[in-house]
Amino acid sequence: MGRSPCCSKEGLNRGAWTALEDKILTSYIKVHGEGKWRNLPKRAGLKRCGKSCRLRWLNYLRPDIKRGNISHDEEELIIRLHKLLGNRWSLIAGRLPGRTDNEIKNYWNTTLGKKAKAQPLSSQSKSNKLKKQAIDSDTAEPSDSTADKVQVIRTRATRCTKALVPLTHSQLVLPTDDHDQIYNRNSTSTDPLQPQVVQQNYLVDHPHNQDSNNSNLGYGDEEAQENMHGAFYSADFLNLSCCNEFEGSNFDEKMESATAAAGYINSNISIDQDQSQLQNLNETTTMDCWTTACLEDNATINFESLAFLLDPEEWP
DNA sequence: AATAATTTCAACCGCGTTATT
DNA sequence: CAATAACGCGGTTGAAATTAT
Repeated sequence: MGRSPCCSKEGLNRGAWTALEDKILTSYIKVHGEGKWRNLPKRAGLKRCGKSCRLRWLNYLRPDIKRGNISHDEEELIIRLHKLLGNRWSLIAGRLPGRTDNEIKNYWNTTLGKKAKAQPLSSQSKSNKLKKQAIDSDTAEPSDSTADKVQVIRTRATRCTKALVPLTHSQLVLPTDDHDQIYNRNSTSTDPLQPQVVQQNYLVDHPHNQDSNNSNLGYGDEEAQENMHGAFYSADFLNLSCCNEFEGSNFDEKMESATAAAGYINSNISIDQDQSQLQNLNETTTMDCWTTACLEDNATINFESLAFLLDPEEWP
């Protein structure tokens, strides 16, 4: 009853790939495209299992791949992302064009992990250190005083095959004191609580471009509100970004930074999970839905804890 | 120069999740 | 609904390269 092996191991090559194998694989994929890995070796005439072919292509043969010479900026970014995400190498790699999860993982294990441990806060600006101190005091765990205690946000790695259109700005109601209403002024859906599921290439207006006077934040601090707006919108936004539809979109720098920062929160969550959460919701707010869907177990989201990532200076 | 120890990184492996039948 | 296929992820391994003795 167990899971069947991905391919028969008998008579297959293992270990390092030869130049000829690389050539065969590359030309096959150039003609037929990626995917169908299980059948690929047979069709291409390779004595490798599909998994091995996939790995070779993704980590080595893809034309857009950068290899070696990881820049200082990239290092900084990896360290920050690792603080935020932990060992979610594919998510981290997703923000470093041309880098693979395997390369980043290796680089971390051999180089950056040690560096990060040795100089945990060395590169942070004073203001961000202050922000971070405030954050740490808010989210402090009763642990040792090392810099490793920054809360890691873990999402579920799932395949994204369709996108849930985020509510537009005027449809959003951030948490209110009584948690009693969700309005949806511009909705085309008959039921304001029903998510609108569309195909991947469906474009929606980004809330950034819309009027911003309708939110009802329960937060006094203006900066926190602003950061939260950015983070929240961007978190929605990145749901689509994870489907590769928004890469390279033309937003201003700050918004991109916010997008990048907040996107990590849920860039890889299952849209269907969201959908079911939304369908089941009763008196919870939209925000509750997103955060519930985004986080596992007992983790709680604190958008302000991402504020330091919203500073454009902090992102290359 | 020889050998041991350490580092690097490509590749493998097992497992979780979604898609398909 | 269950079983299976397919995909993708993160942890681990081990050969090759490099450095230390």
